[in-house]
Amino acid sequence: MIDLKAARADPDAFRSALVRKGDEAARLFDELMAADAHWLELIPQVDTLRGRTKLKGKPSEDELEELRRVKVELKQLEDALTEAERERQALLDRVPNPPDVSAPDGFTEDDAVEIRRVGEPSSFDFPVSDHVDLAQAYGWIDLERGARVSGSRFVYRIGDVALLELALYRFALDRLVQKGFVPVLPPVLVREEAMYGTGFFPTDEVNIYAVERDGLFLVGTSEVSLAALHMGEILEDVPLRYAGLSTCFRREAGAAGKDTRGMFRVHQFDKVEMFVFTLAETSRDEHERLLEIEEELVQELELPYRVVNVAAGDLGASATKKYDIEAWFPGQERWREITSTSNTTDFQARRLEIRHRRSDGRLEHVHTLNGTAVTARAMIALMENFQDDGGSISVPGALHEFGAPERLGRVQSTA
RNA sequence: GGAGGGAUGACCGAGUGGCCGAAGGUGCUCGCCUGCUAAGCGAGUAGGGGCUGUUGAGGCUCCUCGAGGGUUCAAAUCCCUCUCCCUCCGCCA
Repeated sequence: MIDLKAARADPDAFRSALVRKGDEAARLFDELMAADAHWLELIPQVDTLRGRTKLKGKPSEDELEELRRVKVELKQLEDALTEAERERQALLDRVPNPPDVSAPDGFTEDDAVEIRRVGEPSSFDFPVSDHVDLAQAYGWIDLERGARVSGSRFVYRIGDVALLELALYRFALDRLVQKGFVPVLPPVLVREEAMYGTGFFPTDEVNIYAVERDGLFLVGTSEVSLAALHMGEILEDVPLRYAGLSTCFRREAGAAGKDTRGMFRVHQFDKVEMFVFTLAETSRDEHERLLEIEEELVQELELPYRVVNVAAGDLGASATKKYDIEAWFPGQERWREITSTSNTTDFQARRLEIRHRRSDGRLEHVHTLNGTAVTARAMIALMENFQDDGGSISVPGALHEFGAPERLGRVQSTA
């Protein structure tokens, strides 16, 4: 949630920033300011009245009578205050984090600004296949059985592709640990507080699977369980850098009919995620650093890619700024997102009550950032970019030591 | 699933109706001392809201001892509900 005091001090700045996330955001902010004004009107009244109920020692008969009168009045005001607080909180829960000035204007994927391109789209002197076709001959990706067992957008990865995918995760984890990240295998079922705290509730609730019977929710990313790892805590040592590996679950509620082919967009996938707790003054640098790491990984995987700065209106509720890396997918003949890194500043930390003590003793909310290291999408990109005309796939050297076969499929005999 | 115990400040831990926002310890901050990344001595140290004020300050006040409700003039302390944690048994990867 946003810093209410800061918003009061400069509502115009907040509003004009929030407008870039959409009219709805600005409208919610206006309502929030009105609800807050109402609350501010009530609180001193309640305070004063409460003060009059404080007595030391045993009260006299006269004082008792006076107390009873005050309490009747107080009850009404307190009820009004509770209601005002409820209204304000409901709005506070929905107002998104204002975008950073460096996030470009716009509201859609197409409004993202390309920052740079590394490598050229792969060219082939034979008709290219997408990952579905490539997997077909060897049964590497079983979509039909996935659908039969779990429904559409669920897949089995089988054989060499399973090994390749695991190698990818192990590779990313290894590189991150080298860079000082602490490896974590987090829970994937979390409580409501974790979903709320990371900003997925209430805004993005439709995309979350719920296990109603137990009041638990399946994480759409380990960002949730990693952020919540320190919920309610006062951190001694920042920055803290974690590398989480987990399965992710997404309902893809708004994505009907979109990316339905293959395993590009599925309900369940695996991801190595970076998550950082840091200080306000270093979060921008930390964000650039996360992007740098993501690029290093993609470069080691030898994938052609571009980096885009996502438009303000296309950011989630908690992000102020987001970089996506889009790899070239020959099967789709376009750049598609394979990683994403966001700076959520103090938005999540405020909801999760994660703070840090300054040397002068002052407590301050930390900043949190997240970034994808690798997901199964990177594997699809590998399959499509490194195919040969016989339908086999060469695997980048970086993955060999992590158990990936050097080549998927049989090499065509040149008879 | 069954039985029992517990939830207090950054951490540990006292506290069974007003003298408690809370002993003591640890940690942390500052100072002193000490021939030195130790020990000792002294002082300070909960969070949040509102008003006022300052701009290397503070003052007044309200809320908070897991959460919510209740009893009472008065609750960390009594009652109810919920949540969570722990121990033992059962079950189980």
